[in-house]
Amino acid sequence: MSRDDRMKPEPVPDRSLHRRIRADLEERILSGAWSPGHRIPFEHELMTQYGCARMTVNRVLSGLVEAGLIERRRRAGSFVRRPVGQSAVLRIPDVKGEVLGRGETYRYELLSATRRKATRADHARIAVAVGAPVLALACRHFADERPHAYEDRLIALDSVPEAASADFAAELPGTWLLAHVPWHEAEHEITAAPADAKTAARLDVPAGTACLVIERRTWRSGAPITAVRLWYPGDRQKLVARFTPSTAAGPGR
Amino acid sequence: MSRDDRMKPEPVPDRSLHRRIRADLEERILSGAWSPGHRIPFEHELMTQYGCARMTVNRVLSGLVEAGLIERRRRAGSFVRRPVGQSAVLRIPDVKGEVLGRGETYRYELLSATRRKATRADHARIAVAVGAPVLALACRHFADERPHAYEDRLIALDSVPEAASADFAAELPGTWLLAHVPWHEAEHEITAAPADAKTAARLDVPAGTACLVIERRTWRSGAPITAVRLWYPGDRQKLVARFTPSTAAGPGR
DNA sequence: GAGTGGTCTAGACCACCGT
DNA sequence: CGGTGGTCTAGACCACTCA
Repeated sequence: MSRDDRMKPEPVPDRSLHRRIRADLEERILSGAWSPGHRIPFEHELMTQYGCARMTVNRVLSGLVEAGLIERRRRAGSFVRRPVGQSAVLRIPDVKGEVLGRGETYRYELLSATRRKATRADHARIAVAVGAPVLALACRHFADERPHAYEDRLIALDSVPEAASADFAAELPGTWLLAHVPWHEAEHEITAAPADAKTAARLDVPAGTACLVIERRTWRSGAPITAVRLWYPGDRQKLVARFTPSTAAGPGR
Repeated sequence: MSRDDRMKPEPVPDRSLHRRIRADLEERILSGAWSPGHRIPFEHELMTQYGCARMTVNRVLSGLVEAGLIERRRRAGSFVRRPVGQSAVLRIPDVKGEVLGRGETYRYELLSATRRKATRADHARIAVAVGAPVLALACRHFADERPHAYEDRLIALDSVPEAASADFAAELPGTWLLAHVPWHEAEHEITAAPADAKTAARLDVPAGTACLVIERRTWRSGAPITAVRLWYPGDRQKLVARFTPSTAAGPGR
C-alpha cells in the first residue's frame, strides 16, 4: 500500500519480499536497535509498512521464532528474545577433508579390525547389548606422513550387518557408514585427556601429551550404529564453532 | 479430501496439520525409508494425501529445506539430501549454571582487573586496534571449593565503555556482558593444551595437565567486544553436542 | 470483550528447467 | 512446451490472553 507497485512479485528486486522483510528485522535485532525485550511491530503494522498480506509477515515472524530471535505471545505481541546462553553450530571435521583442505597429503591406515562379542564396556559406550556382535576397528590418519589422529571405532553389527564384509583397509569406516546408513542421530562428547602410552606411541608423541578427544555415538531410529573416538594431539587440532543468533538453537524445539 | 473433516482446523488433534505433515515426512527421511536421492511426493500429491491446500504442504517442504533435509528443483521435484558431513549444535556451558546444575556449590573469584592499552598480542587475539583501551580480567570459577576453571578475558572498552566502571568482583563478566551487549556474533575455538605452570597453579593441578581450552571471541556488528579463554582440567569438563538432521546447518544459508 | 498470533484456504502469477 | 516449485493474496476461523 505504502510502496509503489507491489501487485506483481517483482522479478526478484534483491530477493523475494519475505526475505527482505526478514533481513530488515534481523538487522534491527542484531544491531541492537531493538534490544531484548523490545516489542516489535504487530503483524498488521508490518503488513501496512511493507504493503503485503498478513500471511507474508507471519511467515517471516514464524521464521524468526524458529531461529530463536524473537518470541511471540498472543494478545501481547512479539518480543526480541534475550540471547540464548551459549550454543553454537560446531562442525566436527571430517578428518580426511580437513587434512586435504589444509593442503597436506592424507593417508589412512587400518591397524586392526576385530569381530567380537560386545563386552560390558562396549555396552557402556554405545548401549549395544552385551554379547551382540560388534566390529572393533583401530586406525590412524596421517597428514603429510605424520600421525594426525588415532581412531578407535566400534560398529554394531546387528544394526549394520553389511559392515562385516566391508573392506575397511580400503575405505574409510566413517565414509562407508555415511554412505550405508543414510540419516542418523549423533552425540558428540569433547574432552581433553593425556595420551596413554599406547595411544601416544600410535600418534608418535610423548606419553601424557594433551589430546583433544572427540567421541561420537551414532544411532538410527534409536538403534546404536557406531561409536568412534578420535584422538588428536592438542596442538594439531582445533575445533571451530560459529555462533550467530539465527543459527542458535530455538526455544524449546 | 481423503480425510474426514478438514474444514475446521480441529482443536489441535495432536498438533497443527503442518506439524503433523512435517513429522510424517521427517520420520520417513530419518528412518531411511526415503533414502538420500529419493524423490518425495510432489506438492499436489501431498495436498491430496493430506487433504489440504498447497500453501500448507509448501510451508512444510520449505521448512525441510531450511533444515537441510531435502533439496528442491523446479520441474524435477523434491529430493532427500545426503547427510550433511558432521555438524552439530554444541552447547558451550555457562560455567556457573553448569556447576550448579550438577548440584555443586559455585564460587567465583576475580584475580585481577587491569585497564591497559591493547598490545599486538591483543590485536591478534581479537582484532582490537593496537593502543585502544582494553580491560584484562583474570578470574577463577570454583566448584565445591575446588578450582574448576580459569578464565582469562579481554574486553574492548571502545565497544563497551560501560565495562570500565562495572564491578567484576561482584558480577560475572560473562553475565554482565550478556546483559549489556544484546546480540552478537561469536566464534569458539576448542583445543586441548597442557597447563603451563601459572595456569596449573591457579587450577591447583600439576603442571602439564591436559586441559580443555575454549576461546570465545565475540563481536557486535563487526566490532570486537570480548575474547575469553577458559581453561578446564580435562577430566573435569566435557562438551556435549547433539546432532539431529533437523538442527543441522542448512545448504547455503 | 477485544486484539493478538496460529493456522488454513483457494485461488493466482511467475520463474525456471527438463523434455 | 508443460509441470514444478516460489511466492503472494485476501480473506477466514480459532485459541489464547490481557484488560
